[in-house]
Amino acid sequence: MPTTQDIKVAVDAVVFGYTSKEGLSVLLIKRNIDPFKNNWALPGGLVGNNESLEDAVQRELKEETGISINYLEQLYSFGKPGRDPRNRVISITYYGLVKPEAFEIHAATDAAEAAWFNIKKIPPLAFDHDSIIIAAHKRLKSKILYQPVGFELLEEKFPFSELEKLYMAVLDRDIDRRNFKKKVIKFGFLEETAEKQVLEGAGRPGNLFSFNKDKYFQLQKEGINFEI
Amino acid sequence: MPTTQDIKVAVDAVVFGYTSKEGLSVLLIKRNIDPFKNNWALPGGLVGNNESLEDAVQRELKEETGISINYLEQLYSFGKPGRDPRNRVISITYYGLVKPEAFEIHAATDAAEAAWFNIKKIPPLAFDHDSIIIAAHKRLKSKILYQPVGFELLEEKFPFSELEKLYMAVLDRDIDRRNFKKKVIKFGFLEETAEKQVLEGAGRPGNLFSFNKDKYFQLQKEGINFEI
DNA sequence: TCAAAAGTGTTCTTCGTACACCCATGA
DNA sequence: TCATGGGTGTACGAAGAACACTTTTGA
Repeated sequence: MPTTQDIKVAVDAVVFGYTSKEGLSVLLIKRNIDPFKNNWALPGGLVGNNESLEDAVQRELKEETGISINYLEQLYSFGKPGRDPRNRVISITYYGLVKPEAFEIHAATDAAEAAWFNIKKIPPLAFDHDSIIIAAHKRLKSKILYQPVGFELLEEKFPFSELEKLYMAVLDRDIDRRNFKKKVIKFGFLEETAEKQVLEGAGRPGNLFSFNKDKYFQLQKEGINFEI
Repeated sequence: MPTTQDIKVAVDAVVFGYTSKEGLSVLLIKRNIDPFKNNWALPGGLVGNNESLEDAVQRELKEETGISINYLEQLYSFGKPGRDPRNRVISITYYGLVKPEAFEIHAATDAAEAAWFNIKKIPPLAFDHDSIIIAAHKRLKSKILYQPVGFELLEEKFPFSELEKLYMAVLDRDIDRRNFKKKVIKFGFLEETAEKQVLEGAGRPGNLFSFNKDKYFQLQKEGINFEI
């Protein structure tokens, strides 16, 4: 190269959460510094000189939103010149999944505010962050069909209908209840507990399920075919 | 961050080529500078300040090996501290596919030498480049099952058996000739030409096929299910 | 007793898989 | 005429898709 390289490296994270009430949601922060001050954006920031990319994501998430996540996967690296109006910044993006407990968030030091937004109601975002969310959603949609990642989004014990609704929310289409259950049960990573759902409202309470982690991680490695 | 960021950004490319004689092969260069001087490595190098990542890949490939490619896709970004023994370097890796014509390569200015290596006979490589090749091969294996990328690796017109052999080489397993053909034909992106294969050796010459680019690109977008 | 949600089984169709014989060509 | 590789069809089984009635609970 003729001149010295002057490029910054950042990480950004698309964190998905799910509850049947809120639907599939994404964690955003409101920026309190320029550029795009007061715009909503993905949590993220520059990578430290001796920090791995994953560590940088976890650190930024902690600083900006107070949460930590147990499922994190690299998505894509965005590097077009001009995507940051001031410097050349390459963003290595990740997507993460959190359980409903983590819906409790606290705006922390680096961000004026942090909040969850339903995937269908994302506000205008800073930089090219809207296209990053689209890419992450697309990845999640395809991933959920061949790996049982959906369970990273549910509580330890859940009624079967929660899993159905999650799949319908992620895939954004209807699924036949009976065929879905048959298919999922056949994989064998679900265990039926003796407990029953505690209702809010009418209807027959469903049995609660949890998952067999050994089988689950094995299938996560092997890949499943989950063409619902 | 407390200190100024000091991280370099590089791109590296895993370029796959295929002929039935050579099998599935990867393009490598022999480094003529330290670190890892005289080791084989993936073509690649630092990204220019005003250059897109894809442009940087194409430029490095041109400089180091003399080839240009028409299929290029981002693979993964490797950023662990210490993967380059001297500086912190983050490598954004790509994989590319070239047609057999491009097997003609010329070692160019930046590299002492460039050569194709069969995927099963890769020499010891500089940096973490062997794991990058493994990741690229894995990606190609899965990609070829749901998108018709295989055709980027064949000539314009080819006998059907070339496609079979390509799939067998990429997936590293046997495929039933008859079932494979039935399935591929059903997708409708293949056109049978009036021409016949010119033989080297005995055997009945096969009809040559080409592909219908409209159908092909449509399926490439939609994705296919190609579980052979 | 009604409304809401959960539990379950059968039939039909589609797709995948296994498999073997004949044909065209060069040596 | 033999060896090599190309061309094709059928039968079986597995898996997916469509689909409706009964049960449990709260109001």
